[in-house]
Amino acid sequence: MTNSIPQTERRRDALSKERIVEAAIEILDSSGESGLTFRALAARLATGSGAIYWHVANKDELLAAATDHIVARVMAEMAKSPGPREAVRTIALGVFDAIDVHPWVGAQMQRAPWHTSMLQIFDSLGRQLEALGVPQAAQFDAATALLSYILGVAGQNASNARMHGQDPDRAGVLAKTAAHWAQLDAEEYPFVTKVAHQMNDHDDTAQFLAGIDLILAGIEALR
Amino acid sequence: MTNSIPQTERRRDALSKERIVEAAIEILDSSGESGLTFRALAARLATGSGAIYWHVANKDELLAAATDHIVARVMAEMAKSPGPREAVRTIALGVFDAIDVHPWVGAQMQRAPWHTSMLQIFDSLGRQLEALGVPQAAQFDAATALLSYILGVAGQNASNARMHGQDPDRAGVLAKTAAHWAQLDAEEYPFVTKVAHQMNDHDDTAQFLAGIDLILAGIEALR
DNA sequence: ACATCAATGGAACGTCGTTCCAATTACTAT
DNA sequence: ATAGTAATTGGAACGACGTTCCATTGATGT
Repeated sequence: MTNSIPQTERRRDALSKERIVEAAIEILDSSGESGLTFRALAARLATGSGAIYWHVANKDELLAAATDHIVARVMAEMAKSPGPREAVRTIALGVFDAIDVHPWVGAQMQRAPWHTSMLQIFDSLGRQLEALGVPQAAQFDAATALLSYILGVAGQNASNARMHGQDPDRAGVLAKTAAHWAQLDAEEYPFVTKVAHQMNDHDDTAQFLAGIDLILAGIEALR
Repeated sequence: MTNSIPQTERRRDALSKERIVEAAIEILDSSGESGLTFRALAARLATGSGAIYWHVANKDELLAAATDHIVARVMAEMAKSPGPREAVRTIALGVFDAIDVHPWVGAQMQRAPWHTSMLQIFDSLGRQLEALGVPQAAQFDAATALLSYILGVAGQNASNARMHGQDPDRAGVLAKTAAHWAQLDAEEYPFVTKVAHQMNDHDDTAQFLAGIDLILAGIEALR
């Protein structure tokens, strides 16, 4: 009943949770969330779905493991930053970039916000707040605000990817959205129509960091 | 082929998109997102799934319509607030409360972030930024940051509801989470273990508003 | 009265996550 | 070595889902 790895390998290409997770990530990256099915996974691994279930409890655990895999890599590559403010930006940017490459991670983060990989990010963010001079009582709220914002952007990226597949024409989609906004009734949507043009020449990453900076500015005002 | 409402009703309890959406909301509120199936909906409306599809294109449209229904009510009930700062808090709180009552709305907001109902919220937020004295160039980023934060919290509430059903013991869940955090390795999670106790006696709404205030403070620093 | 067509309800299809189980392969004790 | 036990495999089968299909109903306009 134990799930330990045997001393000698059963076959050269023996199944293992690691191999399954890697195959799952490949499918998720190439075919999106809807492409990951146990049938597709079994086909890629040249096995049956029953064999996969011996190593993985269910699809939720598989998605969680895949997310852990990506997040762990991101957090490991995180170089030490000079100051706490830069560190927060680096962490946030690392997560953002990872979600940019693997949009399904954003959806999964939303689905299990307090899972291990999220706790690591949460803790990393929180550690910097002390260094930033944030009062003890406010650190929890500040860290939660940062994480919620990151999760919000993550979810939006995921849903963008879900709708538009793998980016045939990112600028085109933006232009179409901007055009749609501009056509709206200016009485009903005065703000949206006004900022529609900004949707065209906007940089996702810069906009994300602008939000982080906004929250950081608010946090620093607490000091 | 047209979907217009006939002059005379076919039956007293004739189907209509409105009646279908209302039934869907009842199911979503009582049984959660996973409870809403076309079979359950057909049973509640005493009809077949084919009849429903004559009024509604697919499940996505049904969920979008249900979300619109809730959001429209929230935005309509929004009383005029004295100042722009209070107005932003009121809008955010209105959305938060709605998601608290209908957690599935949070998940749907994430799924279709640029749908009509989201645009309404986005526009309402943006309108207040002008009054707050935010520079034109920064209004787009500021409004997006607020919306992303709200969507982030919305998604988390939705996933909490998905995991813990309809609140048998909210305080108990919080206490269990706090206990779990406290037990983590303090070397690996210094921040989480430190703030674990704050998870116990924390108020969701207050924490949400604290995040809004943080972003508002950052926005006001732009002035 | 009849023809037309919006509207209905339920059977049927294909796909999914998951479970089940007979068959196979590796390990252990003798 | 060899038998016996346990780990591991692969694929069939199950139930539920979203969706499509279609024969039937009933109101409307002529």
